[in-house]
Amino acid sequence: MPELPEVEVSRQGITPFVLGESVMRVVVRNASLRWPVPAEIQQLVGLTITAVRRRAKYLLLDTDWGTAILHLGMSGSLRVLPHGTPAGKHDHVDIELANGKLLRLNDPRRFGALLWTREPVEQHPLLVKQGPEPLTDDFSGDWLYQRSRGRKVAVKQFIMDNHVVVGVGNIYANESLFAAGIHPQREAGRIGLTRYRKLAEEIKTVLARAIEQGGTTLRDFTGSDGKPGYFVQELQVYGRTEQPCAHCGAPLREIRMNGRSTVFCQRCQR
DNA sequence: CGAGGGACCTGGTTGC
DNA sequence: TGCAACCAGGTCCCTC
Repeated sequence: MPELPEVEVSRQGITPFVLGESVMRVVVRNASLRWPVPAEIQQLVGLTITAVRRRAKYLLLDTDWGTAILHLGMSGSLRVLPHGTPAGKHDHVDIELANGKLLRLNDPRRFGALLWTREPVEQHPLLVKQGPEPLTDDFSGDWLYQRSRGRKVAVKQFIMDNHVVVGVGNIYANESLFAAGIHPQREAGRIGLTRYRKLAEEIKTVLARAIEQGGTTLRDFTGSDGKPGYFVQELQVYGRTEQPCAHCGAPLREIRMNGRSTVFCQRCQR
């Protein structure tokens, strides 16, 4: 499910229920996620959650003793539910809180992760090499331009590389390239500064708008309150193969890049 | 170092 | 109706 907007929507959704609460119990029904959920996750018990942060597509639950690192993979989602709510299939972990709520991780494909670290979380191997956050001033067209010199990869793969910028997954890569009028197969190293400035702006705009709309629900993504995201109604290219381009009316084309479906307008994107 | 592809999983949809 | 093939929002890790 989740690209950056969906993770941010999840973060915002769980924060009121989780922030400042102490953990009563951690129930791990199935530890075999992308990496095994470590036994040390039980160190959460008795600790108070002092912050709920997001870095890239990782959610971070901070305490005074360590940080839980949560990733939703392709199919993960979080719900806030009352204690005692019966667990269904793929409900792998519950974090039970003192306020009578529990934070439940459901993840059919189990590409997600739940880890525990006592190091400063920014230094964790999974986070240390991540690129800038797209919605901050650390990320700009100048940065894209500079990082792309000499790179032969297609621009779509380039902006989906988490070392370049985090949080741009397949949907929003397609959308922001359309908005910027850039062909997804264009060589990253052959795009000029002006066009990269436009692309960076469109990435920011698309992601921010998707967060406002509660993310994109394609199949089963819901926020932590169970509501779907409405950005799907604003998608211009993703999932609209053969439908007319919103700008010129030509049918949108779909190709496969790196195994990912890529939709674009042959006329508007160069 | 960069590029490319396989690997990890389940479930829904499509097509014979 | 049954079953196989393919597809899906991510990203690590291995080769060349």
